[in-house]
Amino acid sequence: MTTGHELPMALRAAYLALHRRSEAAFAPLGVTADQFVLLATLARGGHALTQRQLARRMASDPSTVRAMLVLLERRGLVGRDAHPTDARARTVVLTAAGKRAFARLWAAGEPIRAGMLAALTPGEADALVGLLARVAGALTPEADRVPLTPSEDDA
Amino acid sequence: MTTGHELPMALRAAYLALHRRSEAAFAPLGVTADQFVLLATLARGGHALTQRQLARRMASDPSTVRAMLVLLERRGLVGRDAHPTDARARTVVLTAAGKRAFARLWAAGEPIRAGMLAALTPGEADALVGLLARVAGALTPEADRVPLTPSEDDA
DNA sequence: TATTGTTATACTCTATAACTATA
DNA sequence: TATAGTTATAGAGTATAACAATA
Repeated sequence: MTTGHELPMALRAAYLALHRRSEAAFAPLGVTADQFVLLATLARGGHALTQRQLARRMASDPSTVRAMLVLLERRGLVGRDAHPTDARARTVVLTAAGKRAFARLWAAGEPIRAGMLAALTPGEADALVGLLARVAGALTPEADRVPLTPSEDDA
Repeated sequence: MTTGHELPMALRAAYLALHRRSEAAFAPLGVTADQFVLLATLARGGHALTQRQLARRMASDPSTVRAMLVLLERRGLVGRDAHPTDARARTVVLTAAGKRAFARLWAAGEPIRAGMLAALTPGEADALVGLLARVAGALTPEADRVPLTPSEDDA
């Protein structure tokens, strides 16, 4: 009876629910769910990232990322500096205001993360992350895959 | 070490991969991934649905669904008729052309569904659907939950 | 009064293609 | 030649609020 349609639909339903809750949680702070992901990627990147690296890690498009960066830069949350060795590239960093905003956003998102985990045992949460990664891998063309080790960023 | 961030990010990555592959698969047929979901909801609904019922089942907004319906109606894939008993409502149905288009779309999506299932054992696929449903339930406000039994559609 | 759907409106994300500058 | 980023452009989904018609 399972035609294979259930899995994509369940995935879609879960993601959309997450996305909507996130939009609602971050809206009072003037940030969208996708902008939060960008800021989080930057915050956890450690060092400054180029726009291309950022796009890869977010599984997004350089042109899309640029549009988002323009909005975030206008609000003073990110800055774009010249790359130290590559004059073509620009490095993206969180500003001081961006770091403060991200701290508030992280707190605002805590109930969502907690709510998701509360619906699962720790073992189930791990299993779910693993299964999702397998599915994502099966759906992602080799070339677009996000490297697990930062050293492969430029591939 | 798990702050709870991994799960939302894994969910996002898997959904985005699915969405992109779907867009690419359906684009030659002139339909977006979300439009496919609308058509699939209609195709599996059996009887005609009102726009509100459709929006609920797609976990979407009536206003959003209307915008999509306008596009699909212009292409002749769906029709909107007067509701038999409620003069306010309109029932949405697949036209003959819509049914033919959906058959082609379903075939075009087959490799995607198969690819997802191939990455999992049957037991894992079932488990994944179940876990996703639990997570979606935890993230969805009671009022917005999609009824499992069609009889509750008007709640 | 509440509900179905429409309209107007606005914003974000998405992505392609052509372009400049640099590697 | 290939790559990083910009620009122009377009489309799609999202959602809110005000509104008309009907229940």
